[in-house]
Amino acid sequence: MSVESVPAPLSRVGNSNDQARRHNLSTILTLLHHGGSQTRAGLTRATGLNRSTIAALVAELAELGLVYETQQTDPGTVGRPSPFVHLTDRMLAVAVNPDLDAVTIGLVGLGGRVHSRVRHETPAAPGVSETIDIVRREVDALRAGLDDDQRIVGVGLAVPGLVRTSDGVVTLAPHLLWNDEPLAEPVAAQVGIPALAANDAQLGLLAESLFGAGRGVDDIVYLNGSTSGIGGSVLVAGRTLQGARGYAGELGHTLVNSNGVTCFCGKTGCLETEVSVGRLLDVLGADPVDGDEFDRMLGETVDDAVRAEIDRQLDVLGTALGNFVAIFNPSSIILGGFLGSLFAANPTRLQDGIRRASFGTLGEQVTVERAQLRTRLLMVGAAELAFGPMLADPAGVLGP
Amino acid sequence: MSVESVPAPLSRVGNSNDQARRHNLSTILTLLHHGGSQTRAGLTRATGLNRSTIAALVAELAELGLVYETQQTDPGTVGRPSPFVHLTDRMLAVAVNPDLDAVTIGLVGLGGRVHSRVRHETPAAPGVSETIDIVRREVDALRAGLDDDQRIVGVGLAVPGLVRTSDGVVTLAPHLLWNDEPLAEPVAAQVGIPALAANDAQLGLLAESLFGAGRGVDDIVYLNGSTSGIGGSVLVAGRTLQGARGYAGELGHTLVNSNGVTCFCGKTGCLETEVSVGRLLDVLGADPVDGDEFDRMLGETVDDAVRAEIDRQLDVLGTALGNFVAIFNPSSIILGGFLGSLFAANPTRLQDGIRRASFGTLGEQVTVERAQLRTRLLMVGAAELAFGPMLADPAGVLGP
DNA sequence: GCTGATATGTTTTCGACAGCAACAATTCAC
DNA sequence: GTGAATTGTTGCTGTCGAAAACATATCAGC
Repeated sequence: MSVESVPAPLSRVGNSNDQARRHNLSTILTLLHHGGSQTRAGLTRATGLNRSTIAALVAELAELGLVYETQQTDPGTVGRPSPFVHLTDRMLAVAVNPDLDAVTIGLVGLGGRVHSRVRHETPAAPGVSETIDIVRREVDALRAGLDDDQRIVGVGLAVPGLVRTSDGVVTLAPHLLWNDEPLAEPVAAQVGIPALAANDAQLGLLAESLFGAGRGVDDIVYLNGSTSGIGGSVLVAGRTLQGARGYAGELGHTLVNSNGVTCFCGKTGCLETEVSVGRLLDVLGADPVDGDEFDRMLGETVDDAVRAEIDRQLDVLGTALGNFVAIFNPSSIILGGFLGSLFAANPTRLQDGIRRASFGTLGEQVTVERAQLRTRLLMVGAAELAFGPMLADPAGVLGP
Repeated sequence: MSVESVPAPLSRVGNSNDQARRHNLSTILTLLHHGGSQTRAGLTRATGLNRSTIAALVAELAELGLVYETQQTDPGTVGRPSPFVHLTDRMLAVAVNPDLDAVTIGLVGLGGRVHSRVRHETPAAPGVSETIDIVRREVDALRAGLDDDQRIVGVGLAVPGLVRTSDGVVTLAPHLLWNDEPLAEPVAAQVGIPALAANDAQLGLLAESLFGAGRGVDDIVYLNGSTSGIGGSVLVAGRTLQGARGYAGELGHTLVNSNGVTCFCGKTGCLETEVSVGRLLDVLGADPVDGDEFDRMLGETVDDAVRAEIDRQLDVLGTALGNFVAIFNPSSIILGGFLGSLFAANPTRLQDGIRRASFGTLGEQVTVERAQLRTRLLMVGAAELAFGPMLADPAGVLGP
């Protein structure tokens, strides 16, 4: 678990009495969402609340249509068997990810279950209004396919760029050519459901930390490599690093080489210019391919020039990660996209590089892992965003 | 205020009923400690709690000896005058800062008031047992001078090095030559009062964020320059960045120049090798001096070589801070120690450097400031550590 | 100076909720 | 089949904050 922290400078505002109820409802729903089905007795132990309290809370969640109970089939222990509490499939979130050449839209349930996923290809990078249109049409189609008791509670948008989460405005998405475009608000207006937007790397980390390689870890540095660059995000004491305006985590634009080339951002020697798919494809002499194929190409290569480039990129990546280790002291580093492939091609080289580039022995205390969720990643992350308000206050959002 | 955040992955454990009371007591005490005396009506507005609730909570704090009320002397507004609530001087903390050539010990009250401060010079860097001895003797002396109703509630230790805050063990303090030395526990045993230890830069940031240049700001990058190097700490969403084991914030050991010299930490081109007092003193041709004198020397110099070195260091510092801006998106950067002098010598040069080295327009949204607390800095910071448990649960610590 | 408006302290009542205790139900081990 | 262990169920209790009604103190306008 995490270290006892230095006291926070500002305390939260006073707690009213019934906020305790909301908090406890939220805690139980979140526990089920992130940890899967459990017995009521298990919830009692996990929360420290009284049996009777748990019973009342679970009953309220059941009334809200969020959970149902089943009899334990194979008890195996002494004592009265405790009923299992499961999440229903009635509350759903729509996940949206506009990208260079397509808008991907998914229907996701609690517990990270991706029910469906559709990829709308676009001839060029989709514009904002085009994206909104696609979402509206797709949500209409999804609604038509729902059971009577099912309900879409929110839309989450994972955007490759700087997003002001507070009002869902995309400040800058260079690859989509979006600039100060309101997104969440018009989507909400069009589909009649609350919508929230956030940076794709932040949501990717969130998904991995809940359902992937980062389960149960509170301090994570996450880097995701795509054809359009390197996005990053950091989990600090269990919370996503946001910064003053929600723009924190531009780890791809930190210095790794004073003698490097100029980045499109105007600086020199940025991580994402030194470590890139493009450079790897160049030495491979290949065209862009999908992730699994790229994995295979890197892993099976015997070409010395390719191996040299892989090692060079791993060394640079190690330098950058060493800096991040000195800054964040994470327990875990998670690498997604082509950075995962790069790592898999020669894990010890990267680990050694990180150790060399870290301050003192910090580099030895960190584990490096590859991201696990792959295609589900952004669907689960965006859904988490959409589910956020309901998880934080189930009765408030679903009740009256 | 801060941006609405992406939902946290792990929820806290269930809330019991009387935790609300503790939380509210803590909130009010913390509000007074960090914000100064206020009227009861002001507390009502600040917390959103009911008048009657505030009355009861303030009465309890008064009974614990933490606060007292006075009649408003000059009301100036309509309505029944609300009594002022002040902190008493009865609860005190001992602040300790072992450094290269001295152990500084202070007696600090709530609200950041430094009652006394003693500097015990040592012939060489003090050892752990020497430090503990000095603290024991000094606490005995301080106790003898207290009024009957006064009480020392804790000892806070600000250590220049890596500290595991959870158990107060100093993992590594290179300049003191300490290595895996238990500190907080033996101090507590010797003086019979709870003791806590933390990194000096973390506590410096804490102090500045509460009582200095960072008041009311939730996202701060703090760098402090001393003769022994550059220490850093970061305030993330109002909380000190700790990392998995409490070692986060080694900002002095991040890469700023691939062609730089080798640092004692083994890496090349670290910020603290490129930006240092030593290099400034070299071009100044001067011996080490105190802060105010150094300020004057840098500000008044007309020597081109000195100005060139100042500008070089400011440019390097700008590069580093640009990276930190991309990573943390802070609203404020605070510079202490000789970095404050350096900044004051040519503020626009550093601001321009940061803007150039930041991603997009992020560099324009950040303010750069000099630290304010000077000699009080670590006394207030260490006291905050000592007061932490009492601020978090006044009745629990002082009551039974 | 009076009067009304305004703001706030004080006291009492009330409602919500978590804890607790006693009892019932269900399983396992022998 | 009996006892131990575990957990659900039910009704009661204590605590705490909110709300309402009343009391108090100041200011503004006349």
